[in-house]
Amino acid sequence: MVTIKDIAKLANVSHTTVSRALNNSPLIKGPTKKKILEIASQLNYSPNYNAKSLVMQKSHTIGLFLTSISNGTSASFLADTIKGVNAAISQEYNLFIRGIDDYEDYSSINPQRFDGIIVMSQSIQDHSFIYHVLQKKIPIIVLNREIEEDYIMNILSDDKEGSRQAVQYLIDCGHKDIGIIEGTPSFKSAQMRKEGYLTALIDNHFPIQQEYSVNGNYDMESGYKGMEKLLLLGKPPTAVFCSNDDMAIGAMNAVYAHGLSVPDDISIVGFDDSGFAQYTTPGLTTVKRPVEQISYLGAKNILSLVTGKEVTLEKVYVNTELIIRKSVKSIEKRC
Amino acid sequence: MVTIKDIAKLANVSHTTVSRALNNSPLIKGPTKKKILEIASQLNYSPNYNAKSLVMQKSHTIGLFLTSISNGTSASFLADTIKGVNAAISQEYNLFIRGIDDYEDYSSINPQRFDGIIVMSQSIQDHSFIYHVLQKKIPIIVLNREIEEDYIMNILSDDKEGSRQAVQYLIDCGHKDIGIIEGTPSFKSAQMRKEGYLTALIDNHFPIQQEYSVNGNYDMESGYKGMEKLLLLGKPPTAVFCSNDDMAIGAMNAVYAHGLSVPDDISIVGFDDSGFAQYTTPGLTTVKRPVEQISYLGAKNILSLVTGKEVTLEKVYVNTELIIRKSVKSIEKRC
DNA sequence: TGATAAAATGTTAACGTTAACAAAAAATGA
DNA sequence: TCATTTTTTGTTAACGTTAACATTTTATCA
Repeated sequence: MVTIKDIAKLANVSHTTVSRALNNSPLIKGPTKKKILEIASQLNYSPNYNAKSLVMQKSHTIGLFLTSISNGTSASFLADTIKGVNAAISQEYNLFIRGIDDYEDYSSINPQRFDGIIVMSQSIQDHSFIYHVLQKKIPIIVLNREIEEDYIMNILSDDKEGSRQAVQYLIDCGHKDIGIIEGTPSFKSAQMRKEGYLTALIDNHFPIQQEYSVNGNYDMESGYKGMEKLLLLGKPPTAVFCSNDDMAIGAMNAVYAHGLSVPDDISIVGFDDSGFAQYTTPGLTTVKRPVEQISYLGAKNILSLVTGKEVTLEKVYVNTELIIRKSVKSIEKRC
Repeated sequence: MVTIKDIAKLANVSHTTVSRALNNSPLIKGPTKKKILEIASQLNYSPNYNAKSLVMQKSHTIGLFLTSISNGTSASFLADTIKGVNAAISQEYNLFIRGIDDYEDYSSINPQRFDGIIVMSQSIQDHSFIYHVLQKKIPIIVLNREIEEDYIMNILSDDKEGSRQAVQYLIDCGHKDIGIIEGTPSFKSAQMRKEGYLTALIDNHFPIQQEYSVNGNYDMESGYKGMEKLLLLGKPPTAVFCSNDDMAIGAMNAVYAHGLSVPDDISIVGFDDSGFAQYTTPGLTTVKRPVEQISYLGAKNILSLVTGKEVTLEKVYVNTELIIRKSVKSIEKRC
């Protein structure tokens, strides 16, 4: 491999001068710089980032950590996250992706290895990880899940408001008996969406019926089972808010399996607007959550943090959007 | 940060001895080693991989490159790939993920930065990248797409055989007019699946009708449009083989939009068995492609290659599996 | 023109680790 | 017991880069 010393020899300068030219330092003469750059490109020089990192005490690596890669994270969520981050991270940074649950201890998470860390957090259990990162003084940004600490940058969608809007929409459509299939209990998002659901009911002075809330864990099967439970009720709800699209699809299938129809017998709304929501039959009305945008913003911001640019924002809520398709029946004309 | 020299001082030995203890070299006395290890863990020592990499000329990084992260790669494919690789890569390696199309030039892809590279290849255009890696003498393994060079390790699913089986199944069900919606033309997988389709027809001495082949690019919308084109034909096919599940879902929706039914009017099979294939209505009959398994195998093998273990295999075909659900109607009783 | 300031380049050390070689300590054997 | 071998430890250099400081060259101005 060609090093700056090789270039130095050919250019008849010291290796420091080469270093300066390559990093376009201001204290170098134009012609010298030009000559060095030319030789470098001729030799196809590429810097050794290990050496650079060693001396500069920087890793040139951004870590993207998800709660889990393999458990409970939907494909579209993972893909959107990576797409968003990938688009924002410039080529001179390594992008390192792992699940927090891949680690038994966090000893290898330190400033030497990571210039900055993005946590796409889906569970309150991530807290010990976040705390560790904080303690090691690695710049961090937490996405997707609200955290109390106001000195940590935090970007998330307003899930509570999003689900409130969705349930309000059901109410506007004339529904009075509205069920919910909840997400993985330990995930903050599941709690927020439940709160939005409750808020809408309370706002409209609707009674809260315990048996209309059933558990789920964000996967399709739990949606199927949740809906079955609701259908077996003496008086099933006429509309069900599912805490994500995957469960909504499972729920739709449960409805069909019971010989009923969506939306004629049961109306359904989902949450996420994952890629296939528009291709279900009928098209799924859902709350669009801007995962990719959140990830993109997060990556941009961690880069600013890492490069020492002043970043002011501390908590950013990205708006959700209600996407109306065909899975909700209008009982009254209002919606 | 604590270094081996700090440990050395406390243990009253030289830093080399510490290095040896930490890397459990055989030429160190038991008690000495034990003492050093104790101090190290007490101080919460964690090695500086930049220094290590610099002196050992190793990067401790495995690169996972996909044809593209943002264009034409489905969410489930991306997610499965990452899951498989992530599960196999041990904690002491960095996992670096990027799209080949994120690079304008490959100068930063060199042995200093990558101990080994996994290419999850979806397009023949990846060849220049593969060639570059080869030229730099970085251990490489190519997944998912067949390559001619027999000295490159290559793991892939037998798409041609998989699609042949799928189409044969349609034929067994009594279908005679069978259409295909093709995948992105430049992707080898699209070609192989087309070949499987043709092989099945030829095996059964069916005529090949040009107008039954329509283009697509693996996304849902192209599946929708492709099906529309087929439906507008004077005599539409009774069954359509879609080159992936996403397009199959688009196609199903096109059928519904025309007031027809799946599978009563048109039978559909997909390819991939992506997560939601079982939750479409009706459930999608499809060819299961073991993306996660391929990725896992690939990662295991690149690790063996990198650590110098002898690896014999050169080309591995992983079997696909026909998953029969409800999207195909049996015209005859044979299936 | 020559002293002085400014700009450009060079020298040397440092980052934290491993490796080659050197030295010391321990074990062996006559 | 002491020479010899073997085992264990230490010393020094190296990896490729940047940074602090030193030196040389160039520009400025009286």
